[in-house]
Amino acid sequence: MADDPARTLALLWRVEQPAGTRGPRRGLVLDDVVAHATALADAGGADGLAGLTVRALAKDLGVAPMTLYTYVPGRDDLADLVVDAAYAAMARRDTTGRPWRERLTAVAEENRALHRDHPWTARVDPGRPVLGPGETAKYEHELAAFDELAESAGLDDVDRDAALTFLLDVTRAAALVEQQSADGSHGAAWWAARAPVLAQVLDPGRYPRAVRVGAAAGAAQDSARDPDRAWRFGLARALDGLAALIS
Amino acid sequence: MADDPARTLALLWRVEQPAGTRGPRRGLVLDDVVAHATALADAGGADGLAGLTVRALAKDLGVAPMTLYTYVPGRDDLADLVVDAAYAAMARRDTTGRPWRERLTAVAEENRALHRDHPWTARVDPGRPVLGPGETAKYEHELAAFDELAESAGLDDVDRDAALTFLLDVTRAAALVEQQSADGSHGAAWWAARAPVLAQVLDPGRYPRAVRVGAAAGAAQDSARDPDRAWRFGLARALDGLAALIS
DNA sequence: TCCGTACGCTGTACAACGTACGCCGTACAG
DNA sequence: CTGTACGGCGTACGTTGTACAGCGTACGGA
Repeated sequence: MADDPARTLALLWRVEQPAGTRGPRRGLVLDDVVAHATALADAGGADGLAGLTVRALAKDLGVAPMTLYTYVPGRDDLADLVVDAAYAAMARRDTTGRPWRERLTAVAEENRALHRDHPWTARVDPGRPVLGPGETAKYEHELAAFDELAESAGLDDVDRDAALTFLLDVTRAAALVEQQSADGSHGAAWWAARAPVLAQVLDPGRYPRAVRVGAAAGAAQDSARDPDRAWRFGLARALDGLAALIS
Repeated sequence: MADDPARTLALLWRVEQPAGTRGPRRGLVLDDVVAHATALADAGGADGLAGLTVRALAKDLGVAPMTLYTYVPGRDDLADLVVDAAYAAMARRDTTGRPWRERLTAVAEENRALHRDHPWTARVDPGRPVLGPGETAKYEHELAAFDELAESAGLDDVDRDAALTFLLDVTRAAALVEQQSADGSHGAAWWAARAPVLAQVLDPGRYPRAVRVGAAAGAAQDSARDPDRAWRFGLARALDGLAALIS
């Protein structure tokens, strides 16, 4: 692996190399590689990106593992490409002129859909920007949704970025909760396996709130009665928190 | 590995086994193993938990790698023990009787300190509860901080849990931002390596807000001029958002 | 006192993983 | 026609977690 940031960025932005014409024609196209990688990550569920394997992807493409290294410097760059492609493929509602709450809600819901379609997007390191065209387009679109709020509240650019980050953080966290309700990984069976020891060890006298609230929260999450209650709660809290910026 | 949840929980809560007295005495104590593992994770920086290796820990303890498996069923359980120990070791301010904003601020700051002392705690999967004594004590303590707010706002138990989750999510996200300002991983050198390609590819006409805001946010984060600006922003937004629950 | 046995410890080994290296064959440039 | 640049990939190495079986210890029962 080269570990060369410039190379990775060029790949993300599809900046073509001089590309000498010698040798055999390429058997694949980068976009196909990324598309298959995305499909593989989606099939892998929540830890899809982590489970995305060079060998598995190669087999999927009918090619030897090492062949992929003529398209991509290494596995990490592949992950970046997959993430950026997911960002690029997001549907983006044009809410120009609408009230800021509606605009921010649209942004949150677009990201919620992203996390639902590609569960692994909720687990990408938020501190490690990809800086690809997809992420940039997403960033531009989402910053635009803050135009009215930024003006009303007198937000400077740093605060505008912080406000967007805040909204996306809350959205991602809610999406994570939603996921484990959906995939049933914390369903009745999960709790049943732990109940005996917990019953022996969780003293309601010592942890009164934890036992009571934990049971209520677990039950609410398990029963899909109101699956997006946590979602609505987080979104409403975030919007109200931002609304307080308007003096 | 047994992958037995009951076994893991028993380990977390230190529920002793019958413990036959035959054979050689044990050369280690579980708490020592966990302590050394914590030190190793701390030394590993942000990806400390991921970088925590059975072999490295064994060498650290002066023991063969496989020996650790007589103390712990597998690496994942080790990670759970380390996380729960970090939770258990947190300082917890008693803010009983104080106004709810002060109580919630204390909770947020305690978690901020946790993420600062052990950067890897900001990267544990929030959807995968450990259910150990440390996490339980932390949960109880933090739920208690919501007593006044829950009463004033008429929160039921499910909402109280959601509100705590909300506050911790925001705290964790802010801690992540703070980390990469601190460790300089996104410092001038990081940007310098990417600047040439970005200059070639980031069209300010096409991405006006992204270029402008991104530059401002990047500069603000790079210069440690105001390192906890994002932190204060997120905390204030979260508290204001929760305050709106009080009709 | 002696031995069977339970149990702590560990050397070896295997299946994943990412990927460095070098060979092979292709197909264009001269 | 030939030299060479380049795509494809077989092999192999280092690193990960951990299954398994052997070794030696030290107690319980005779």
